[in-house]
Amino acid sequence: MQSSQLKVPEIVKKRMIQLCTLLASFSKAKITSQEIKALTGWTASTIRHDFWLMDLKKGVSNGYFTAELRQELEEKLGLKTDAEKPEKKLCIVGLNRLGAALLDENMFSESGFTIKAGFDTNLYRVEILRSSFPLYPATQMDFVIKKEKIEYAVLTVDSKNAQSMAEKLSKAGVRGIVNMTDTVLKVPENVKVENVSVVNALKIIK
Amino acid sequence: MQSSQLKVPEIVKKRMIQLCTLLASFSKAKITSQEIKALTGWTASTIRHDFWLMDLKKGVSNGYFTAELRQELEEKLGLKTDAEKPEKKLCIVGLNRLGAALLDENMFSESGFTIKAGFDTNLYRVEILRSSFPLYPATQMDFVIKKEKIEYAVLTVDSKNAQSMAEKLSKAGVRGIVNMTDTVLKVPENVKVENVSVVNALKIIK
DNA sequence: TGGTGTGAAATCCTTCACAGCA
DNA sequence: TGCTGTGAAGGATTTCACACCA
Repeated sequence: MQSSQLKVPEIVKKRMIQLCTLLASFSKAKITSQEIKALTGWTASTIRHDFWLMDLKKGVSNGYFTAELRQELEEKLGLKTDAEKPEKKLCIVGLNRLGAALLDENMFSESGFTIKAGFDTNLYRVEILRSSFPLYPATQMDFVIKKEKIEYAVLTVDSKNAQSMAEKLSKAGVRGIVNMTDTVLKVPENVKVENVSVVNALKIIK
Repeated sequence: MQSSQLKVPEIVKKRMIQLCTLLASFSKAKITSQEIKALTGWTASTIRHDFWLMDLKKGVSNGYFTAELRQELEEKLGLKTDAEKPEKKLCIVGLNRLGAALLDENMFSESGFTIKAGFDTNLYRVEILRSSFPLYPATQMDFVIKKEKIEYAVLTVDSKNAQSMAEKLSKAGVRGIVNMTDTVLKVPENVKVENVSVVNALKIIK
C-alpha cells in the first residue's frame, strides 16, 4: 500500500529530476518505459516502480503522455516556480576561476534558483569581478545571508577552507550546499549537501 | 569470507576517495573510526566495514596509523601515480565559461590526471582562449583523442549537445566521462559516467 | 499484443553485536 | 578499557512476475 505522504527516496528523486530534463527535449507526444530505458540505461521496471513511488495519477496503459508526465513530475518534485513558490535564493562562496564561471546568472535560469550574492576572502576578486548582483568579502557572509534570506550555496573555495566555510554557511541558516570541493563536509543534519567535485568524479571513474 | 578479487562497491570507493583527502590534512599520527565519524558523518561501523571490504592489512587494534592508512587506500584505489602507473590523459569538451575555467591545469595537479586537449565547436573560442595545451575544433576530436590516447573527458557542452558528444567520445575510445551537464548520458557499458551537474545538485537539495 | 501498476523476491548496503586484541 | 574485524541481521533499492487494461 502506498502512503499519501510521498516520502520518495533520494535516489528516485535524482532519477526523476534527470528525467524531467530528458522529457523537456523529447519530441514524441507519448513515451514508454522502454523508450526511457533506451535513453537512460535505467531498467524499465525501475522506471515504472519509481513512477509508482511518485504516486502518479494514471489513466493511460500503453505509454505516458510526455508533457503531462513532465508536468506532474515537476509538480511533485517541487521544481515549478510561480507566485506561490518563488525562485530560491542562492549564493556562490569562493570566486576563484571556477566560482567566477558560475557568476553567469543565466547558468541558473530555468533552474528555479537566482543568485543573490557572491563571497570571497580575497578582496581583490570581490572588487574586480563583474556580475549583475553584489559581491562581498567573506566577513560579511553571515550578515548578508540573513538579511537577504539566502537559503542555498554553491561552495567553490579551496579544500582547506571548505569545512570552515560550510560551518559558517550552516550557522547563517543555509539549508543546502552544493559542494564543488573534494572535501567531505560535516554539517548539521538539517543542512543538505550534494557533492559535485570534478576531481573526485575523475578518481571514481578511473 | 572475503574474496581476494577486491570487488569493492562503487559507493565504498567514493567514501574511500573522500577519506584519502581527509587523511591528507589530518594532523595526528593515529586516527580512529570514531574520529572519522566526527569528521564525515559516516557511522563508525560503516567505516570499519568499508576497510574490511578494502581488505586492509591489519596490525593495530586501537586506531589506524594515518599515513599508512592513506598510503594503503591510495594503493588499493589505484590513485597513486608513478613510472609504472603514469597520470591519465584528460580532455575538456566544451569551452564555454565553465569549461574554460577548467583549463587551469593546476586544478588537476595531484589528481592523477593531466589535461592534454580542449575541444569546442566554436572556432572563435578555440582560437582566443589561452592554455598550456592545445585546443582544437570539435571536428578533430576523434583524431586527436586516438592519436594522443586520451582516456578520460570532462563534458561541459550545453544540454542539447551532451548526448551526441558523449557518443563521439565513446566511439573515439574514451573510458570515462565526467558529465557536468544536466542531461542523462547513455553510453556503452564499457564507458563510465559520473554526473556532477551543479543545477541538478541544486534541484536535489531543494 | 504491447504496454502499465503492483507486490513479492532478490540483491545490495548499512548497522548491529560481539569476540579478540593491545 | 577502548578499539578493531567480522559475520549476521536489518533496511533500502532493484528486479521479477504477472494481473490487468486499451
